[in-house]
Amino acid sequence: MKRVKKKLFSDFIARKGLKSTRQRDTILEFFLASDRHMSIEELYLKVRAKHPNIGYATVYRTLKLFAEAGLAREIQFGDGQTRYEHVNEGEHHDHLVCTRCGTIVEFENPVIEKLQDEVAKSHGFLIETHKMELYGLCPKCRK
Amino acid sequence: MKRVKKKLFSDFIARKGLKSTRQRDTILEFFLASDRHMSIEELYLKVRAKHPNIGYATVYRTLKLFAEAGLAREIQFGDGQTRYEHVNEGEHHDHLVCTRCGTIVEFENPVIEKLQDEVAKSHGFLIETHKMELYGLCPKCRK
DNA sequence: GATGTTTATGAAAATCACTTTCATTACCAT
DNA sequence: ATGGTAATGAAAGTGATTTTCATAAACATC
Ligand SMILES: [Mn+2]
Ligand SMILES: [Mn+2]
Ligand SMILES: [Zn+2]
Ligand SMILES: [Zn+2]
Repeated sequence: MKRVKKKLFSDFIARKGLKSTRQRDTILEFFLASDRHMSIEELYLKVRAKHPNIGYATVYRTLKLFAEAGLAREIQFGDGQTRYEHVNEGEHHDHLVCTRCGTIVEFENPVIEKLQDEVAKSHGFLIETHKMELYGLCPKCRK
Repeated sequence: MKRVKKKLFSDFIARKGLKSTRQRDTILEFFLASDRHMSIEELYLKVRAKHPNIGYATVYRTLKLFAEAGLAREIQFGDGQTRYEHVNEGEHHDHLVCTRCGTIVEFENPVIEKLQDEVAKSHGFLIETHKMELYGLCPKCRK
């Protein structure tokens, strides 16, 4: 899986005429090894712990590249920080977010997706993307 | 309807031991008269046109109060501005957002809502709120 | 109606999370 | 090895809030 992502990125780099750099490789390594839904700051801190010379701006720019290359996606849970999650070929999911501890659970529901398309169609919209997040207490925090 | 909202707010003011002020009344008036989904800046500009002495900070703080009082809700469509929409007793809706012209259409879909509850339950979550937005081109922008 | 206490207001400063700038490095095709 | 680009990091800039603080306005109580 990591191999696939790395290939995806190096192909992207080549296709765009960009350069392969130590920093980009390092950041990709950390991104792939990380939990999902990392904020720029969080990833930057993890990277910096091992590579104090890599700057915030580079992490920021590299995450944008990952998104452009199709291996990451920007998400916004309303806490004021942009997060990046992993994208897997042909996969789509939405989120359950715990309002107490921040736990994020992913889910897929084809029936809902289909209904969303119908809603859009009934209003004459041509849907490009959508966002669905359910906020509440996770099993642990309910107790 | 406006009467109900004003009552709701004055009750809130009283209950919280806050003060009734000219500014709050004015801002509420403009909020109730406005289209839905206004950003702070937009409402501030409308208010300022007639009341040049009311400051941005007051509009900002007053909108927060409206939300706390239950007559407005903060929404975030990813354009970098916080917006406030009207809340009507016992009503819930989600949004279709045109990515080209910004048009916002509201819709309700009980079937989706029910499925969302089921998803949450199957993951042991106790849902408090949710967010569902469908982004794409509105009928006009499709042409 | 005047007064005292408390909350609200407005202008300006401070935050926050990016986003861009720019001098300096690092890539990489000769 | 070298020259031409692209990338990097530190710092400055942005834009949308969010907070601070001196002053003003409410609203109970004289
Ligand atoms: Mn989905
Ligand atoms: Mn709405
Ligand atoms: Zn939790
Ligand atoms: Zn449109």
